[in-house]
Amino acid sequence: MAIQFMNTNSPVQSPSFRQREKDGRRQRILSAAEAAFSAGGYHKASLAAIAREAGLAVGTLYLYFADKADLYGHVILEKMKQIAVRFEEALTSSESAPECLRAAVHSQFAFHDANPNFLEIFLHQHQVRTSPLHPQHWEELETLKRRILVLIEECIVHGQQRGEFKPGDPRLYAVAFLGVTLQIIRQWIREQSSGRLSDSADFAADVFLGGAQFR
Amino acid sequence: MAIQFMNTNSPVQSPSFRQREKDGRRQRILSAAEAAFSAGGYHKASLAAIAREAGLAVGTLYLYFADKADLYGHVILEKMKQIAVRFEEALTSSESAPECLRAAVHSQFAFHDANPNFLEIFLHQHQVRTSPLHPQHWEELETLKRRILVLIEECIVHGQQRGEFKPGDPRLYAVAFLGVTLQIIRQWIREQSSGRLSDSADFAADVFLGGAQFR
Amino acid sequence: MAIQFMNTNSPVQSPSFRQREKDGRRQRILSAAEAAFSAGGYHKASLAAIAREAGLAVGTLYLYFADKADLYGHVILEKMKQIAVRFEEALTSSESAPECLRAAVHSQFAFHDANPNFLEIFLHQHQVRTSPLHPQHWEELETLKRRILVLIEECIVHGQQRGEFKPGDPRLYAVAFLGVTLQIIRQWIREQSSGRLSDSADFAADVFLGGAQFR
Amino acid sequence: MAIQFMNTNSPVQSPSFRQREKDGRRQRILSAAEAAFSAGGYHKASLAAIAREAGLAVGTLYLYFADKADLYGHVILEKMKQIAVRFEEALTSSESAPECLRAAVHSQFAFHDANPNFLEIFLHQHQVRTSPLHPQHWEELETLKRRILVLIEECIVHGQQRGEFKPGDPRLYAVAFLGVTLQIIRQWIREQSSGRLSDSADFAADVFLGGAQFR
DNA sequence: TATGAATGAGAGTTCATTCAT
DNA sequence: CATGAATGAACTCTCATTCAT
Repeated sequence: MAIQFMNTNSPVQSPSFRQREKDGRRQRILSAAEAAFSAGGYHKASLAAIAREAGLAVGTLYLYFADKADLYGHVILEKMKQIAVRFEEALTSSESAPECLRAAVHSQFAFHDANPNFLEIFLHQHQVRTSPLHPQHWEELETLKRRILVLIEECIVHGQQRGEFKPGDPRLYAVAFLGVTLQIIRQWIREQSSGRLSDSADFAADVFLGGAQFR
Repeated sequence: MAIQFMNTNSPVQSPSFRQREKDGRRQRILSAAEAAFSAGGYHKASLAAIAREAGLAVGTLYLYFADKADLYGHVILEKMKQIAVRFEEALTSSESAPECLRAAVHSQFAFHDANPNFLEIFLHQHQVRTSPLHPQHWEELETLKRRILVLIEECIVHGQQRGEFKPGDPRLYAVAFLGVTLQIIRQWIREQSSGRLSDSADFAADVFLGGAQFR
Repeated sequence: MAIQFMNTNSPVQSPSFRQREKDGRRQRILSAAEAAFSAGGYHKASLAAIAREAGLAVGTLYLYFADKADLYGHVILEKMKQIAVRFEEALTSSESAPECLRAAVHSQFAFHDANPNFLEIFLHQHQVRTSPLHPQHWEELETLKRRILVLIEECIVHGQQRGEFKPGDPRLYAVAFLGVTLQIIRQWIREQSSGRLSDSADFAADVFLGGAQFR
Repeated sequence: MAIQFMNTNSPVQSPSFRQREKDGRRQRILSAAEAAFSAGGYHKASLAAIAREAGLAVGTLYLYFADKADLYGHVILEKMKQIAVRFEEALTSSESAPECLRAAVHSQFAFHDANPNFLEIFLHQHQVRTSPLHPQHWEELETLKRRILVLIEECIVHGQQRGEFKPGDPRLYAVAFLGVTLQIIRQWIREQSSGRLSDSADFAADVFLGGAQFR
């Protein structure tokens, strides 16, 4: 009875314990991979180093991810999904479209401050042709990026309807918005700013919202 | 006499012929490398493939470039110098600062239309930490990019002095300008536009110059 | 029960089995390397050939040795340590110094008979300036050779104190002793003697002990 | 007339001049090769470096020597012939056999002092199986070395007949003589002696002639 | 005769992936 | 489920040799 009890009980506890352990390992791998990919790019990062960093054996990585590209894809997608969620939240956070965009920049920059390892990967993945991603991951990533673009676009349309923005192709404005924020991130890295990226958020928002030319 | 004249002349021609042949080979290597680096990124491009593409033996590459990174550096720098020159020309082409910026976008986009293979490399090199470039090449590239940024900045200051641009940190505006144009390039690639990038130049200029928000 | 016993026992055996297997592989590599280095010298020996000879893949070599020079260093050092031990044993095997030297020659020659592949490498490593060895291996090898020289020296001093040897710089006598034995080895190889090197041991000892000139 | 004079004269001068120029080039190549082979061994020495050192083009080397191994062979053989000649001179320089041997050591050591670049090559070539030499060069070298050995042997026989040396296999004594001198050279290099090798000549001769053991 | 650019085979080394334990 | 030793293809780079000039 006791044995049976333990036996039957352990499968009850076991899955959740096992599951938690498994999730923990998975997260450890993803974190280690993020750090490695960030530090030296996709090709310089070796699975041996990632496994070592994660405290696991190389072979174990293959129990959680199909191959190196798959792991890379998951590193990118999991963070990009979070970014997309934050965009969605920020861009619906206010009735005022300019405020939404400002909130979006703040949210994005705060995310990068909290995930510095992901920053380099984030910038890299804006390349187009030469991605190591598997096609399906690439599709998914593109979908995410399209979704973000559409969200910004909708915000801009909303602003135009409210008379907050000038008329003009909202898609172009959305692209410009992303370009400005990305480039300010790059410039921030280049200048080795010791401060937080968040501190530049209002500048980015102001520059986009203000434009350069007098009207 | 005539024969002697030709004989004495032929050594005069010979060096220039040799030189032209040598330059031709060098260019063939650079072109092949550009295509290879563009198609698959630095790491996927193999020297064997580049040599094959250039119609030369692998060892020959090493007569012209010290190693793979050196070749990569030259591919980038030779084009980036051209881009910098074009920027300089465009940004001093008119008294009107907005017109200068517009001209700069046109010039840059026209360059990319003429050098489609370089486009992907151009986008890649905006990454920051993980470059295969040799330190001295990296320095030189950074100097070039700083120079371009300063040129744009000066143009914006000029425009502010002429009352064409609003006041504000010209560095930020310059960064924003680069960000907008870069992102429009990326979007153009992503949409596989069959047209020319130049066709988007005015959009890019308009978006930057116009800003989004009503004033 | 028996089966269970074996099952529980097998994990106990397994590590030692693994260890033996690993040691076996390491030895196979060292043997194959010894043969290859011996046959064609350091540079002509290719890791591909060594791996093939050892029945392993090339990459496997790098699990046991850092690089080619490291492998070469271990091949030399492992045998040289054995030779040094034999010297030490022989040179303290008797009260009579001449008998000790004679025993040392016998021991060394017997070692070479048992390790014919190492003979060429042994002769090669007496070169001085141009060694492919890593600095630390080179240091270790020099230390070993110095130790052997000192052992011989001490034996000669001992013999001089016992009145068995003439007075004179013991270091010089030790160098001469090594020179005579080495050269007899070379001559033996050159003459392709089908017999054993050991058969020449007494000649070598006699020549050194006897000297040439009448007194 | 003047032109004819020069024309007819130049063929007269030319062959000897050409010949001298040619000999000079050949010597320059041999010297450069000797330095290069000495500094890094056969494999580390590159023909490009040798040509550069000699102030000639790589292709030119092939006008004077068939290939790298051939050049190496000539470097060795030309010096070894000189050494053999010196041995012959020294070993017939006196009626006293011990004096002849002493003179031989002095002559050989003086040669090495005058040709320091050759020293490392000289030591290397005592290897047996793994020589890059072409078979015919190897044969020639072996013949030279045999001849030297025979010369020493004859000197020893002569000394035995004169009662200067003990009886015993003269071949063995000759081998021992070479071994002692070689090993003293090695030891001298190892100790980085700043003095001249010649200064050790009498030690070498004494050790060989004196032997170690009392009689 | 002298040149040196071009060649390309071959080297050492790395590392994503597999699979027996 | 986890391990990590073994794999071997693929890479960059070197250099002896050739040959058109």
